[in-house]
Amino acid sequence: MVNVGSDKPNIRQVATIAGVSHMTVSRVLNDHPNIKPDTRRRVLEAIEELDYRPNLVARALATQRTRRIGVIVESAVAHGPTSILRAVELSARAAGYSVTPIALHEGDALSPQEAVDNLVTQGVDALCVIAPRSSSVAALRRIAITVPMLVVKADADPTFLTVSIDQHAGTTLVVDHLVALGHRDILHLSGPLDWLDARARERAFHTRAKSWGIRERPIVVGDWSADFAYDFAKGLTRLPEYTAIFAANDDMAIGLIHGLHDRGFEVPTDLSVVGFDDIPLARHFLPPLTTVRQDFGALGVSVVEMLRAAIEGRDIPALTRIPTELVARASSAAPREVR
Amino acid sequence: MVNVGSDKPNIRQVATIAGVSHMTVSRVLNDHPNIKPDTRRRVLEAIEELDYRPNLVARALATQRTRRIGVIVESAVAHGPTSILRAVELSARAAGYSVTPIALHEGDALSPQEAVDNLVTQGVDALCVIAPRSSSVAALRRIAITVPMLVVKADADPTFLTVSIDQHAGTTLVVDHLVALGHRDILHLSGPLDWLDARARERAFHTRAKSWGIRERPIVVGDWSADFAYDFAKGLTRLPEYTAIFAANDDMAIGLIHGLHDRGFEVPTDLSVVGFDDIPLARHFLPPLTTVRQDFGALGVSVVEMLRAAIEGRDIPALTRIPTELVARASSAAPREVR
DNA sequence: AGCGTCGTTGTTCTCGGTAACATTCACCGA
DNA sequence: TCGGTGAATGTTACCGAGAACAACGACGCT
Repeated sequence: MVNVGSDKPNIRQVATIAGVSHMTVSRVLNDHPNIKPDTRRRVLEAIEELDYRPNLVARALATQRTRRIGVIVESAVAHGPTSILRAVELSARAAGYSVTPIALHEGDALSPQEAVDNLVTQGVDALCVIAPRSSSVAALRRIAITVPMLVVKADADPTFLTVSIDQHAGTTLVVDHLVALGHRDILHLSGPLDWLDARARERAFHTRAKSWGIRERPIVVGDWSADFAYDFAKGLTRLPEYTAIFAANDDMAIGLIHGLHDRGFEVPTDLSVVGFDDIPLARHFLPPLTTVRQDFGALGVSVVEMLRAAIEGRDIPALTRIPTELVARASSAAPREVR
Repeated sequence: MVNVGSDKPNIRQVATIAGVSHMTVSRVLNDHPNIKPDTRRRVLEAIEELDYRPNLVARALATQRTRRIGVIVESAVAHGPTSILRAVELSARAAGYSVTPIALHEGDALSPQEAVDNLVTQGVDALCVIAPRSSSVAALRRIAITVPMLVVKADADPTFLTVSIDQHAGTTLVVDHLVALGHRDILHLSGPLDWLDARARERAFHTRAKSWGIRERPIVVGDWSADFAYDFAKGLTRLPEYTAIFAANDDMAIGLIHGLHDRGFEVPTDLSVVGFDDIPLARHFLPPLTTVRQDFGALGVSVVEMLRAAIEGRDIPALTRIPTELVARASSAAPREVR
């Protein structure tokens, strides 16, 4: 803790003070076996004395490992991607990795190819792509790449490592919930179908609706934004035939409720609305929003686990599916005719 | 675009192909003057042929510059910090930097000291701390540090570089707006006063309220969360004497509206509510939320500009104040007695 | 013609670690 | 007693770039 004035100490200065060669210091740092306890102690003392920290850049150059994970986030505005990024950062740090995020489609129009290039040139050990569109995935698939790449998305994929939120189960929960309440005609307001998550929710919705023998009704394709949903609801001229709307995310659900309200329809009296995400504010909307909660923390852990395994050449754990949970609140209720 | 099979090419392989020394290649890469056009062309062709990318880790070791900015985010859940991080990443990338975020107080309790250590050991060229508490700032102030450090917070500070959102102006807009509507008795629901932004908004509120000669009323200290605000509002037994509430962020404003609603009071009929942040959903609440918008994009640009100046030893631009804008919506209206 | 200058390019060293191989020495068994 | 073995440590090369300095040649000027 001395080291006044001079620049950052390096491994050889530590070696000199400890009276050993710099390799011995390196071995102590890396927990190599076959170091005499006394030698180790002297090295540790020297490290302490100089307040020495290994230079990770130099280490990265020598080992060809940066211990960094590049994360490509599509649309960093949404709640989901943001939460996932945070979760990945957290568990990466716990594993001694750091994270370099790049946001796509934000002001500048960065292509997936460019983002990958950028990160690979920086030497990240692995890549993680969050919540992408199928077009991005197609682009990624065409990129020959030397580092492990993991995609967080709905379906497994032979090309990449995959961790997925169980969209199917979550959506099924929603349909079952609405059916249990008595709904037999449900509208799905999906996200842009180019988004894999939107597509997965839409498919699961159809599948489950069909298995309940519910009326087949064309879905409405939104853009994830509350604004779109608001405009849609505002455009309704009379109370529709369907009695519930399943929006593919909370933002749209909220826009819907707002639009319906402005049109003179009340939720859930006239219409039930269900979202997806359970954003922190969902329970404070008027009415509080029924939605689906996803365990982003678990997702972050899985992502880092798989990537570490891939980086270190260990066996890669099987595809992880992150579970979901329905949170029933006041925005969904029995339809009028059933009451 | 050939380079089949073999490993990543390095600068010397490029040099060999171009028939020059590796230094000439380095000079071309770094736009040095005094390279014959013909030589440059040959080098560029060789680069193209091998699809060569400079190894940034090696460059970082040689130049002692990583071109990375470490960002410490306190509470990555909130809208503000998240948006700021995104904005900083965006403009950093435009400047050829990348960003390494670390989230504080998220599951693990990481101290500011540890976060700084982590990032400095990684060799970041500069540090940016977003939206911190005064205790964190105090801790940071005690850390002797070799890289430039910038803090995004309300007030200028001689110790650090500073970029600040003009909390004072934003708050003043709110008070003026409410006063213009006819309110004379306003409650402030602040954030935790340990947070600099909360403190700044609280101070500005008092100052402005006093200058209008408004009744001095103790503030209520919240914790930024909608839950807290909900509980507070729910706890009201009768309509209070104040006619408006200024919440220090949108989340709390929304929790308030929810709680008031559950208590049987309507916004803005019984009480006006104003928030701060203009989260994307603010306009879709019922009622749509009057709030203050901040230009996070401009903030990101300023942060990166100042840090680059500091890193490159240029003159540091003066403290930047990011402007704010009041967005008046339906949650604020004239008080009952004025109508 | 001789010399200084500048444009252009090359050689060598360095950044701060780790890997690979070499060395030393104690101990053990034949 | 000698060679083998393995623990403990040292020496040297290397990762892939940039910095500093050297070298070379063309050119202009006296």
